[in-house]
Amino acid sequence: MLSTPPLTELEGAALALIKRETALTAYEIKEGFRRSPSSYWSGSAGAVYPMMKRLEGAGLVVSLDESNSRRPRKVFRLTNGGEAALRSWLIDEERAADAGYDPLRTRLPFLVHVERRAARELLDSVEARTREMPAPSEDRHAALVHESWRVMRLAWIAELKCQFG
Amino acid sequence: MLSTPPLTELEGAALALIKRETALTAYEIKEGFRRSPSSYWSGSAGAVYPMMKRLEGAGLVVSLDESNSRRPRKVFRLTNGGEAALRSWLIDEERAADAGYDPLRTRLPFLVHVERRAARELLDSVEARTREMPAPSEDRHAALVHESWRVMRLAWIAELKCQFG
DNA sequence: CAGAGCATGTAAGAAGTTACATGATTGT
DNA sequence: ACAATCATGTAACTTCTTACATGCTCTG
Repeated sequence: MLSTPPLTELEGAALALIKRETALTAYEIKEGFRRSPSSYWSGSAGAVYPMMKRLEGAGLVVSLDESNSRRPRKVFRLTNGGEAALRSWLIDEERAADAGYDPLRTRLPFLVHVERRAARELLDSVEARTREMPAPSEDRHAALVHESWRVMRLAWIAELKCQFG
Repeated sequence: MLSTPPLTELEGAALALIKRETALTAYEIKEGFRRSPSSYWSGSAGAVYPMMKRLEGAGLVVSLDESNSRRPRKVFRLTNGGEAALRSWLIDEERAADAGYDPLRTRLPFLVHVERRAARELLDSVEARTREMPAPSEDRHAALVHESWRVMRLAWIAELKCQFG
């Protein structure tokens, strides 16, 4: 059997959004990404529309035309193959354990190269911005995850401030 | 004055590596990325060599030929402009406060769609892999940051396991 | 009736990935 | 002698970004 390449993070996340809502338009998926507090999920049309075309071509989603009168509306649903691909993506241990990409963590080892005051100001600003970061509103699970993440993040920043203070 | 576009994360990190070691070859920079515990820093030649060419074209680094006998060796150093660009990148508050990209955090809100047992197994695996993750060896600061990050990460995972248990 | 949001997409260009090509040096 | 590592890059391809183009619908 032909093994399809594993889903990218963007593809997996798109399928997950569809799974949660049963059916979504490309626009709604795009907005879902755009609302995320991470700039990694930029939610650009030029990424999402071609991706949905790819996923449909791979047979992981099907589109249904729900246009009413003059307003276009094309919704995507998961196929059985899409459900299976989503599951594999969700429980992929190697991917889930990856340290990912963290702009603060990236900068920290190099902050010794700026004055102590500038480093402290950066940490203060990051702390304030993290506190102000809006939680996702559409989903209870997402909101809970975001809150527990924020709490851990703030504790880490507090510890870093001691080390750099 | 002409405002150059802000550095990408890869460019900023490359300049930071050079700053730490004073002078590095493209190969050494590439290996620095490849050794990182995050797959985000893939360290592919096809990304690093053209990037160094770009940075040299922008006047942020200069290259010096240190080839001995038959072995080629081209080292890069920061220019004054490179030092300034690095500093701006390091203390960029908006970038540093970004939530970045975290494969575990991305998946968590959707784990309700798999059986409880599979979700628990995923968290166990992520915990074990995080524990085994090797700390960066080349730099004391990087090792310290990595250790404090790991501690926070493991505490978060423990909390998540309670929520999902 | 104007502006924001919904909804579809495409085009040009930038940047990254994998894979290849070449050759010297070092360790076993 | 052989493999791993040092060291330089390039070529084809994929994917994402920014910006554009189009038009409907709702709210003030």
